Amino acid sequence: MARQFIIQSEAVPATDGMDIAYADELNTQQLEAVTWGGGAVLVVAGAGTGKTRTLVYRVAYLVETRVPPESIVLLTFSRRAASEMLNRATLLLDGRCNRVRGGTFHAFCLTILKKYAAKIGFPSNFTILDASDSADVIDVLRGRISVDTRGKRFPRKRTLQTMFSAIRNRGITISELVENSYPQFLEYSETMDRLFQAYSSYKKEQGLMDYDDLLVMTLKLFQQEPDVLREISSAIRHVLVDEYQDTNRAQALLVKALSSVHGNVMVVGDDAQSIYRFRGADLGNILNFSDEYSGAQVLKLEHNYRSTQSILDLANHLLSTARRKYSKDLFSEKLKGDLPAFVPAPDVRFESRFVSQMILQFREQGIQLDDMAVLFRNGHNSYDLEVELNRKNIPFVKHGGLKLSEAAHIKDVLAHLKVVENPRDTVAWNRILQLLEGVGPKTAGRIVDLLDANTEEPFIFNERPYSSSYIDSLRTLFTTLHQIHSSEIAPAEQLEIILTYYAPLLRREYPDDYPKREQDLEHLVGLVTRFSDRSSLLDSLALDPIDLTASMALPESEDEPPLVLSTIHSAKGLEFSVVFLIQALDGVMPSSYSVGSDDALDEELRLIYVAVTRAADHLFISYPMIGHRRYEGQYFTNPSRFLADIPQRILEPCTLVEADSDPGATVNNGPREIETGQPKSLPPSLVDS
DNA sequence: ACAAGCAGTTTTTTT
DNA sequence: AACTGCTTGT
Repeated sequence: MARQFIIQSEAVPATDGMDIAYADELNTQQLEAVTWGGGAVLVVAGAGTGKTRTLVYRVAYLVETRVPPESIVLLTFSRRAASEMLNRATLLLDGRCNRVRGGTFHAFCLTILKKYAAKIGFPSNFTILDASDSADVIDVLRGRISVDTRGKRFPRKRTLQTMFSAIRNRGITISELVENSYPQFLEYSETMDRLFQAYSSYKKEQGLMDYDDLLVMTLKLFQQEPDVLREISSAIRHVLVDEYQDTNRAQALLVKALSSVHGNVMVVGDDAQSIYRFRGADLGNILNFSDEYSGAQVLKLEHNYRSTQSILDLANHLLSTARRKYSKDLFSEKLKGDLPAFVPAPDVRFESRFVSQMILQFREQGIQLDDMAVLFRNGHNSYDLEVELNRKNIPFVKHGGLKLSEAAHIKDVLAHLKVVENPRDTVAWNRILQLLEGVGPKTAGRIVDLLDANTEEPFIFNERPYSSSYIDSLRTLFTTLHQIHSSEIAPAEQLEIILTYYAPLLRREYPDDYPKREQDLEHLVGLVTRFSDRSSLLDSLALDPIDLTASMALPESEDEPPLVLSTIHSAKGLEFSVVFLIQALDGVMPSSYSVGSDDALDEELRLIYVAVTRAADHLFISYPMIGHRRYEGQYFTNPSRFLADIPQRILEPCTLVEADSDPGATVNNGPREIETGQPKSLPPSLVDS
């Protein structure tokens, strides 16, 4: 008879003796989630119901119940959410949560892959391709595979990259994707399949991983090497996942794998806030959670602590118009508050003046700039406003939209660093070679092939059958790379060497706007000083692209925290006292790309829902009545179809009038005063243009 | 054969 | 602002 061992079940410790008074600081539902014993739990948390707070307290609670911090994994979707959550947890238990592991799925997978790359046939210094890098690779391979493009249009490289990413995130085949989403490319289905195969093998040969590989290769590692999975997952006692509604198939499988030993999974999410369908987010993950994890519990948080009831009324109304019904009815105990205002402006200039003027008024009332946000659908929707804010000396930061590290000149400079780091990085080689005068795609490819044979001393210039037209610049390039390679200096200094070399190339390539780009490069040097080694710098930049902020902090306002401008996507999870949602136009919100599909339209509606629920006290939704397109001139716009027919008792229509005695736009909405302060005279600069 | 320059089109959202 | 396709120049 085998002996039996009985493991004592750990009594759930009362929270009395703990450092944090959980019962006082949390409501009943939150407390239940925070002190949950174990197993699989789904917490369905509406907007503003203290989702982050609950997760943070959960981490603290686990640590206080003597769960080793390093055995807790906290996965989030975005980098911002990850750092905010870890910071808050750290504050709560002064340092004891420091060793909690976590971050974005991609970053977490990267640390695993760095360690075990060899097991799946990759070098440990593999290069991470960002979206445009992989588009470039695909483009090069398209040339090699001799695509017959004489017929109809072949998809652009960026579209191909998006498609290749979609099939891997969703676990479907090219032809399935083409049939469902890209019927116009049906005849190229087979060609694209070949191209996809070529892309996959090229990455493997060259030691390259794109964003999707980070997830998929980790899964592959787990499948191929059960020992590795066992080693990793037995070191994990709790897996916590934020924003679960935005996870894709691969991420759900990762969660499952990581929790396979202890089975303690807490996922938190809100099906009404799923806004990453385009990236493969699978609502099925959250909707079918209890099927996937049998016996899973579902907890709900519905008490909203953020917004006034007026704002929630609008949010609830929006959800009620969705095709898919959401089981959500948020309630608040805050005062009713002002009705959200719906403000048509004559044109985009008026819209910008209105928003910036209101911001100044709220600031006079004592609301801090960083407690106000302007939200929009697309990164470029705020260009006009940015000009206006600069003119009024209102400091701001912008999140979302173009990333600094995606700008061509930044990529050029970083490619030099990448080549030094990994001389086999043919993507980076191609990029820097094509900067040379007289070198195009073909010549660059040929030079790269010649280099391959000589990886011992990669930056010694050997005489080869190079054409005299570019041999001098090639030699200079090698000298520069060799100089960086052979000296042990900090990344910032390496960057300086590259910048000296790159300066004339930049001026030749961008004669029109090189000064602006030089500023960006200086900005980059400032950011790089934080890093002491090149490898972590490159990894970090690849996974955490720097926001291209237009703020450039004005000296006199440096001490004032800036106003927030953000795409709706980047604002997820944040809250502000005052929110302006601008450019609420049909064709923008919903995007004109979504009108063909009901599911896509629903997502656009959820996007507006997310924007609206960011606001705590005041909400203004505006749009210009006249727009302008290049060469077509001005045209009449339509407001967002989701907002046009909302009853006036929920969303109040307002009008802007130009004040007679005062050269500025003011709000005149009949019975209700939108703002308590009187419109003040505007700076003279408003009068012109 | 290939690079460079020009004109016209196309552009979501993020790791 | 970047990509694609076309024309011109080396």
